[in-house]
Amino acid sequence: MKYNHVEIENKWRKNWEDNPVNVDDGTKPKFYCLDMFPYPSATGLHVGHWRGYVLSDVLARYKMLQGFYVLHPMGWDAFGLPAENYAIKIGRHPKPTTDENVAAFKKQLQGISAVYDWSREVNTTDPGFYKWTQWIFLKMFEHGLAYEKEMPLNWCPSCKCVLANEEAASGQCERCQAVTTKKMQRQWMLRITNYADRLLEDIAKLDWPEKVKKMQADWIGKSYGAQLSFRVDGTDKQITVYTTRPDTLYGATFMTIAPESELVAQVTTEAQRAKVDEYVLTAGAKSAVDRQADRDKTGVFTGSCCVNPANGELMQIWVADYVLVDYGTGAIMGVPAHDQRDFEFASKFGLPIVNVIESEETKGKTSLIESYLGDGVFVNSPRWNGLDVAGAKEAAIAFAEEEGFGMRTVNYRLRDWVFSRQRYWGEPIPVIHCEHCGVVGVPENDLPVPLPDVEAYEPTDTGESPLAAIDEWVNVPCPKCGAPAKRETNTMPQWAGSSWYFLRYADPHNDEVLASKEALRKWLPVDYYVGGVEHAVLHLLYARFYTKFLYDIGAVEFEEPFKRLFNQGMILKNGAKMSKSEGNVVSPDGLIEKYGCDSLRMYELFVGPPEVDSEWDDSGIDGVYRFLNRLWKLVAEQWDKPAAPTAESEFLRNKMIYDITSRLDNLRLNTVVSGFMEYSNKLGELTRAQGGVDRKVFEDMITMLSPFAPHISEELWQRTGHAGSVFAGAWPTYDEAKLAQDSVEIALQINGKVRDTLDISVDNPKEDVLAQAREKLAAKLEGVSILKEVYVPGKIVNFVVKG
RNA sequence: GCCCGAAUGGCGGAAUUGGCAGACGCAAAGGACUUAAAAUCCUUCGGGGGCAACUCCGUGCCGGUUCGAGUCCGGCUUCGGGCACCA
Repeated sequence: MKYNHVEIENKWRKNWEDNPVNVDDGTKPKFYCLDMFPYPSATGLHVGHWRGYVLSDVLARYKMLQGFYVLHPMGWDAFGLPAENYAIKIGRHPKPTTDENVAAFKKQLQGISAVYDWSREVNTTDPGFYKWTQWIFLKMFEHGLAYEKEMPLNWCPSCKCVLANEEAASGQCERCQAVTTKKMQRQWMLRITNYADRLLEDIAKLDWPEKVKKMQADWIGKSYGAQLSFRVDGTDKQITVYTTRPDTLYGATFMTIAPESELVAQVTTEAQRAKVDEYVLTAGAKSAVDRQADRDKTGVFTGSCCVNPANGELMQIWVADYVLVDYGTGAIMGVPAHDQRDFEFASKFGLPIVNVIESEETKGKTSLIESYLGDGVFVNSPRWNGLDVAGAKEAAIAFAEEEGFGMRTVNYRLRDWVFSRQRYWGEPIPVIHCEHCGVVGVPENDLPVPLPDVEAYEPTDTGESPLAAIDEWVNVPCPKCGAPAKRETNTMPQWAGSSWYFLRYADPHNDEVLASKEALRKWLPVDYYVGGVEHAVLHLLYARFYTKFLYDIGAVEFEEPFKRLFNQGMILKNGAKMSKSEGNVVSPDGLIEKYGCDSLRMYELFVGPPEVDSEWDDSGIDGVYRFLNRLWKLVAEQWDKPAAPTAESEFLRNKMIYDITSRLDNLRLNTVVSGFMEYSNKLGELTRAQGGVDRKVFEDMITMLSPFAPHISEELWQRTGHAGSVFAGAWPTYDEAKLAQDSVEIALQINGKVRDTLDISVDNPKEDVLAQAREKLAAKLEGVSILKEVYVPGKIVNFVVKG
């Protein structure tokens, strides 16, 4: 009767295959428990991947025992740059390498013994799937949300590819770390900014980690301010700026425009042209990294001035690269006294600095050494002198609106989404370019536009997609007029498939719609979404955007896809994230062989709080393996010595159920595992003390253990004479009345320091307890006077003494 | 620079609303069993002092509130994460 994990786990894997335990009988409520689907890399799964998958499976099985039918699917995010780069590296086509990686991942993933419904498996590279990825794009195109734009883009010279702002966030390619440059190119864009307000407002509805909600809000970056227009002196041209500080208008002493702005050419005088052109050229050549790292202000005077509408003063117009062309209007008013960047710029180029806010801090100072950003009383501002910042803001906006040179406005940091890639391994963008009709969407009936099978899939130096070279694919008749036309050769980014895949699981084989209304109504939205925090912004924001768009066109009936989100922490090895290049990858395969899936599942949770990064230590798994062995032995030895329930066994059982359940509900899964160890130790003690124990205690423990260690639980369930699966049962419940013990041990303190303990009956009156405590501490209380006696029922007695 | 989060033994961590700090494990040491090893079982395991009963110190640092602080408040330090010339 030894615990043989290999035999037991094989037996139950087979058994579950033949007799599924997660069955929809049509009466159960649904629970949609989703993992972020993986990109199937060639490296394979490591124990870090397992963490989230184990967590979601424990949750799924717990919900099953609570009477839910659980949708717990899995699929593959298989398009995209990493898959293509890997294929190029080993000199093979991405299609077969991706298929192989998927097969290997799937085999490995099955080692977890999760209750995945493989009949719903999806793969973003499957034409039956990307047909709908293309369909969504087509709908966005029809609704004006997808558009083409010639624009300077982040170009990675190493990947030979345009990157989204998000992929080149710090001026470096997210994938290869190469420094990116700017390149003008025609791109497809998605108007995610149209949804900025809704994406921001609905964050409040989400049961997500506060951190993630804040990151999304910051990314959208809504700010409140005003647009103000300044007339260019001697012309009737206007320069409009966006500012959050219209109140400082009297302190605006110069204007600055971004080098890339169209305004530059319009305001530059003949005399300054050569200088300005040179500056614009230099600034344009600077990479994002340089522009960030090199914070020394640079700029050049355009030769023109404009007029401050508040006081009629002339303001020089400068070009400077600290102004961003794609935020606000690409032009700012320079208020050196109350903006640190403007202060640095004005100081360097000798522009006037006019203080308009006086505070205790700045009062009496004749010259500033830095800008003042705080509140205070306005000065030098005839129309709103004496007001504070909030009041001055209102006054300034009212003034601007009255005089017609400005208005209240809001602004966002969120930019439209660069949606095209000049690469092979992605969904072809389903539009056709016709000389006569312009850009024409591929008719729905012709979807999917298949990704052609080609020999040469490497990216090109020209920045054109490899698809452009395939004449027989590119040249098609225009769907509208029939004239010769050309297909769009750009593909979609990897985000495209992952922005909606969770919908497809509801109805994965539907050929008519992306998922039927009935299926969506039944399953969506996702009740629990589990994945890494690295997707806190991009994937989750894109998926929310897609969902809102699909809601608007009536394809889905909910506006938020993921009700609840959980970010598991990373598993670290030697303090670093596991990666092939670091050489610190720990594979689950050998551990399953040696200790079994059950042990590994439990250790993944035991290693630390699930939301926190944890260092992996192979030797720790011995602890849970030993625990399972001890439990196995305990059941084997004690099951046949049943006893009637006693007060002790009932307390143990109810307390166990209460503890485990509340810890599980709060996702404190590391303490659930330690709880199992603790209670099985206690159960062992009680059994030996009583010479046997109520079988119900064992039964409840095995049932609660089953989501964590499903194989051994099934085996024990069967061996203790139960027909059918442990998962056919119900999660045990506790009796509140039995959680209270008759007697408790309380601590006795003197001046807050523990001096002794005392066993008391819980209903002992206060005076009685204090008397017992005084007696027990008699020796230590001798010769001192008791100033105060504190008794917290069931917890402590504290004597405050003097002397 | 701004915004979050964290800090507890040799290690991972526990302490659910302020109430016996170190649960549960790992590692280590000693012992039992064994020809031996592995496995298993038992014991010890924050630091100082003491033969001992016991006692003092101890949750990053300084201070405060409280009968009582890992937990609350104020001020720091260090580490991790996010954003970063966003006007």
